[in-house]
Amino acid sequence: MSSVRAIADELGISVATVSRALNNHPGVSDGTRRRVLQTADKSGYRPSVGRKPTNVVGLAYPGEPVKADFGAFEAALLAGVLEGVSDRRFDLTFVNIQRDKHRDETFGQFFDRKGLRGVLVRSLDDSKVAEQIADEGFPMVQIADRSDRPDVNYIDSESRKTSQQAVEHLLGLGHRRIGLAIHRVSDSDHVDRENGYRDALAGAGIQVQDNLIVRAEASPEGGVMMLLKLLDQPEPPTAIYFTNPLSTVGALHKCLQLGIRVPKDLSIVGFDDSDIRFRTFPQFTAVCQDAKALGLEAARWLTRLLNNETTGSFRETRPTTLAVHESTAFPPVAAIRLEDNARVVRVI
Amino acid sequence: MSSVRAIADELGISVATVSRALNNHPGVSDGTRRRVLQTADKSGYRPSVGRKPTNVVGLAYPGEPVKADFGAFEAALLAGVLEGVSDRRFDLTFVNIQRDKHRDETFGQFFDRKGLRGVLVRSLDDSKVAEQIADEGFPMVQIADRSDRPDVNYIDSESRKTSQQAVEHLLGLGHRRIGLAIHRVSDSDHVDRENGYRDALAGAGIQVQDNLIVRAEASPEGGVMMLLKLLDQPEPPTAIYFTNPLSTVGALHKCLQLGIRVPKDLSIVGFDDSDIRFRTFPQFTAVCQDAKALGLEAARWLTRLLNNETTGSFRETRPTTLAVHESTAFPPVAAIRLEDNARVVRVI
DNA sequence: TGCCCAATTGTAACTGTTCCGACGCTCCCG
DNA sequence: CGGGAGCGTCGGAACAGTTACAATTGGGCA
Repeated sequence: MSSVRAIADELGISVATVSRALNNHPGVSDGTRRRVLQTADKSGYRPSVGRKPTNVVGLAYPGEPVKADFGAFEAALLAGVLEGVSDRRFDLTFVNIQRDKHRDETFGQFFDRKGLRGVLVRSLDDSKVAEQIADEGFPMVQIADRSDRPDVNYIDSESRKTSQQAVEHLLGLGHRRIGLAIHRVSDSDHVDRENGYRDALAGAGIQVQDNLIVRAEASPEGGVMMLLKLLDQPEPPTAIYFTNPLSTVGALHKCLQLGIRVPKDLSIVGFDDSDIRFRTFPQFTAVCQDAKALGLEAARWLTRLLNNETTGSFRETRPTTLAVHESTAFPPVAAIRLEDNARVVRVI
Repeated sequence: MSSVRAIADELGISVATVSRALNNHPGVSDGTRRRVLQTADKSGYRPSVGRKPTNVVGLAYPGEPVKADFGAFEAALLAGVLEGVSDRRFDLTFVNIQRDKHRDETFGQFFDRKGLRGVLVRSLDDSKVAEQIADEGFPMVQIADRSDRPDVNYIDSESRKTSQQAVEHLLGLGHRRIGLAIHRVSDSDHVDRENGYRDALAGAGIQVQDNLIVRAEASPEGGVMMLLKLLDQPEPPTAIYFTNPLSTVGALHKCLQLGIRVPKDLSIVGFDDSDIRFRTFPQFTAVCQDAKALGLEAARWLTRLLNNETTGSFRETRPTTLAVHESTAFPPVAAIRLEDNARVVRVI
């Protein structure tokens, strides 16, 4: 449709200037650049180098320039994405929006400049990047988070129901005082998990006690802190639901150190993205999310869309599953309590 | 220098056919395609779309179409690579050689077609892909493996000396029967670790016993199998060196299950790529490799090379370190032995 | 032999980029 | 006050590569 020559004609300038403006090259005045970018946006300009269509999709982490902390969840997600794009013979490029995107550029222009036909967005914060990309009509799928906006394609996990099941599993074993150890950041996933916990208690007619809900960062250290805080109470819980894999591992580790026997003294339900639950002692009962499937399905749908094999919008919520292992059992006759975060005592 | 038109003139064909041949498009006879690719190779043809230089480097896993098993090591490596390419404002693209490379294409032609200026090669098998790429003079760095060939740039870890230290650490504690549990595949890393083990024993005047060296795959299950095999012997070892993180975790887990107290009954030295040694009980003494640094330095050097900030070759061998934690202690008075892979008995 | 069809190739138009020169503006100094 | 020097900005033209469509070729078959 539109080309650099069309834009040049419309603005009465040369193609060279248009090209320079479009590629963030120096030697173009701010006003000219802005005019070019606006006209390009308005006329729906899409660069087609020669006319070659590239089969590349981008993976964007809007929040941070570089995703330094590549944990098990990100790794599994990426493995899925790589497999998913590979099906339709697409390649994957990491893009760094913060580093490379020009202020006056639209997201579409930015991705086009990078030669990307679509983009997978992994939002880690509250930035509205996914929404903005969707607003522009650029092919996109948001991974592992949902959105109210109808134009945002996304895939994520639904952990509310399974969290409810997990707590019901504890209730069924006879537990009545059940702690919740949850991530401090309230993304939709963690809100789900807290709601599931509340659903289960409400269903059993048990009042939620605020002092049995503790929050810390999602790390082994956070898990230790939450464990200690819960067990330091006059009436400690006999079971705890940790909503994050790393905090579960930290807590289990601390129990071994302190001589707290899991599940004899304390039942623990954790959360798992991959196969960490098999790597601990004891192997822990967990709400399991299939991170790889999230990446896989998102990448598959996006590449199908780009191949015109599908149309419309994509909004998938994958179920999680409850895997019962060795860390949950009947409540102890005497609950475990910690004095001064160290000495283990038993209370009736 | 060379262009599609030059190639077309030389072969007496049209530029359209040259372009089609160069891009793996259908509708070109095999003979013509081969002639075009050969002429392109001979004349040193490099595509320059428009004339735009792209700042993209590739990450290639030659062995498998898709790297499905994205463990902690790969994840840390990738985190380093992403950070490294970001310094010089490069992007990273995953490329799939097996899937996309045409038989008659050279590696350079293939990477050029993908718009890559350099490539990081993560060899997982014995394929000579890295050597072939280097032979063609395409900018490359091999990650986490070495090479005898002077034209292959590489970065890897040296674990022989630290493995020797680790075994000497056990010898210093008084251990005399020390087992080696090692990966079945003999890449240079694992050869290093076995040699370090042998060096230490030789230094202490202890004869290496073949039955104390066992091999299995690098997985938790492999670790369990190797543990059981070593402890099933009439004269079992009092300490074991596991040369892989996953097998270490599997073995430690099995010890907890069987009631073997580490380090009281059995000392274990493991291997760590990341921070797994802090996530087990007990935290284990380990030979530690900085996977992230491997990716980081490789990416940094390659992007500096592409920016003409450096020349020559790159061959870096990073040291590993011995981190002493809780899994090693004096040998027990009575060594642990397993009967029928299950019952724990003690032998004098 | 003549015809049809598919495979292969060529022509020409098109897209986007960059080299090099031109233009105009400011500033400094004779 | 006037004339370069220098700088920022832009245009013309040449060039790179791709593809739609036309043209050619050659084989199979009536």
